[in-house]
Amino acid sequence: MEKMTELLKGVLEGVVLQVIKNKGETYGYIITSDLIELGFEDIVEGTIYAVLLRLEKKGLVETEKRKSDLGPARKFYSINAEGEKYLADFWHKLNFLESQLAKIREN
Amino acid sequence: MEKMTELLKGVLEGVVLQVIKNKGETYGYIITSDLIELGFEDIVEGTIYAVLLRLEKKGLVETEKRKSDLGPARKFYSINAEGEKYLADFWHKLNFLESQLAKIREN
DNA sequence: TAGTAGTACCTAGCGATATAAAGTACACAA
DNA sequence: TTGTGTACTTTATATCGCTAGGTACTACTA
Repeated sequence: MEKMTELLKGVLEGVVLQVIKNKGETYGYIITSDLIELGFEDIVEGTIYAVLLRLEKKGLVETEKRKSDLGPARKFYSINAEGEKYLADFWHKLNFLESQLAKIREN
Repeated sequence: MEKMTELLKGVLEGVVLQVIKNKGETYGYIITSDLIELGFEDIVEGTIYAVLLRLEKKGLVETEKRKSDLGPARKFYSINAEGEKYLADFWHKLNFLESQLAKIREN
């Protein structure tokens, strides 16, 4: 699927946060490869790291750096209470948007 | 629904084009009020006109100015063959995105 | 006849976001 | 010591929707 980029705007934060929640704890490199595998083929590393920094700045996740034995230290992310609130709101808005879109499409 | 603005990014072009298609022929002022009525409450006139100019510049619509007897001239828009292609592609991408989002949400 | 409301369109500047492109840093094998 | 894979970060750029105006035409009203 080429050039989803505009559609991804505004969705990516919620997506990444949900992935973090699903995994319990994970880090950028894994999230990136997971999303690519999931079908978001042209997502770029830099984009995910930017999203992660944003989530952190907004206080929606907790972070912890841990050494790895096969590369540089990993920065692990987990969702917090604020993040849960954000996620619930995100899916609520998305549901609403999807229903509006369906209405318009069906005339 | 407050602050859908980020979610709307990339969606609005398709939405407006679909509305034009549904109506056969329509103009900015009507599209704006239709969308507001449809639930996109905080959509702004200026945004819609910007989208319309973009659609025109991309060659996805035909336009025609006609005088009105209760205000300034109206600029009517109708979809063309390119626009139909764009729309089909838009819905296809959106369907894909929605299914991916559903997958992620359900773990 | 001046003022106001309703209709209708357009634009400049701003902030948020995703991408492109590059760099940094570490471990290990050839 | 060079390359490969892992892992994170940053800078610059384009797009998009919003803010906040402005212009212009018609009809009604004070």
